[in-house]
Amino acid sequence: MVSDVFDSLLEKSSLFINREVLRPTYTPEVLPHREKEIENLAQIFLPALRGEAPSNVFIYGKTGTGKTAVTKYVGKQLIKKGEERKVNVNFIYMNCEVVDTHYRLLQNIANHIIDRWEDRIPFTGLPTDEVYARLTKAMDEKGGVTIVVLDEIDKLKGDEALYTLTRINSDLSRAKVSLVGISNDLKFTEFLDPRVKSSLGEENMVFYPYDARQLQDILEHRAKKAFKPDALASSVIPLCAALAAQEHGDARRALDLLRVSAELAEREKAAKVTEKHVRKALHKIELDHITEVIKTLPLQSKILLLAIVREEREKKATGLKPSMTTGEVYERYKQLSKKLKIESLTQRRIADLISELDMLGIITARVISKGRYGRTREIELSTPSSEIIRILQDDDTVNPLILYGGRGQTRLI
DNA sequence: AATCCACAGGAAGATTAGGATA
DNA sequence: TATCCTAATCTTCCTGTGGATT
Repeated sequence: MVSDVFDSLLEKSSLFINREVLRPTYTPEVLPHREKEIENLAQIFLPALRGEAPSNVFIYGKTGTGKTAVTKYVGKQLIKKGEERKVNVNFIYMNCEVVDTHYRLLQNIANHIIDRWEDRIPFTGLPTDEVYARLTKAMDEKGGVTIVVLDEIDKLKGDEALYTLTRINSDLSRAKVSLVGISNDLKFTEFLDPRVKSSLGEENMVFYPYDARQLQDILEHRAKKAFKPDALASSVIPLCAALAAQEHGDARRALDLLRVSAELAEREKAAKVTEKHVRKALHKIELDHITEVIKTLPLQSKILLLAIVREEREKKATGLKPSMTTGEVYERYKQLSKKLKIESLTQRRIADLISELDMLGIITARVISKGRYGRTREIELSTPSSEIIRILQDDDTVNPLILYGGRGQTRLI
């Protein structure tokens, strides 16, 4: 019986009551240690309920300090109140890491406003000012106050987009737009067009990182909803809080850590989540992140990565330091792409891809000077090569570079 | 002190892909 | 269909440079 498999799994008493509470997408109804910020922001949004445009706001703070949660929370309440009082209030949340160009920003806002599917704006093809024209038209048809939240606003390319948005009110007759900029880069506004800067910074808010004590409160709060009583060993929450506090007081990290710890414990059929599970979870989260990144790498970067792996293995075999230069990697890369019969990129381009891999944390590449023998980057893997191979084995295009020798022989690189 | 390697990394333009419009 | 957009990717050409060697 197939269903038996699930029956036994379902029967087994779970540690969780509701694990959704621990996910980053969940907006809690109580945000401990952020009461002041909530009130502050609500105060700023208040005019929207009278049909007036609130001031633009700029919010700073590191990741996981509750910027997004607070904004979304207040936004939710605002919409609720707006419905109660029959005031036309719109609240649009957008993450600029995903929507990072002038065009796409306008396109996305417009598509939030536009209801009819056939009027939606395509992701490419139109001139940007045409998108802008359609957006203003749609907004005026709808009317009311629209609050646009631009999360991770520093990821936006070029400040033209922001300039357009800060000016949009002068092109609208019936509708009004207010902006909320969220950034974790404190220096972000320094490089901004002064006009945008003054317009966007009508109000400023700063979110400071949580300390270990506050993180503990947050975790305890959520744990009450997420877990059955006594599911956690008493040291688990303090440990999660302490580990996350080390990493700049990031609440999201703390919650992830707690959730994954519990999931591991559950899989082990442990009666309680213990410190051991937390340690394991810490490792797993890191690995999962890297796995995901490597899997979704573009083809050329995968080949490049394998070139680095291969070079490293060779160096190790000869008893040398496992670090290499751009030139060496490039030669290896050309060799591999030739084997795959794939056009190889120029060294300039590869240099950029190396920087990307560095930023993703898969390798470390720092500029060094070898004096007479030139200036280059010293490249090293920061992920075990065995992991990289394991991940890329599943990639049909590049796995001929890993498995060769044929006849099911699995010789690795 | 001067030289010069092996690149770093900026600028600008070309190419490709996807889509709109007449 | 031809012609026009834009974004993303990649190439070409370029100037700049830290420090071991001369």
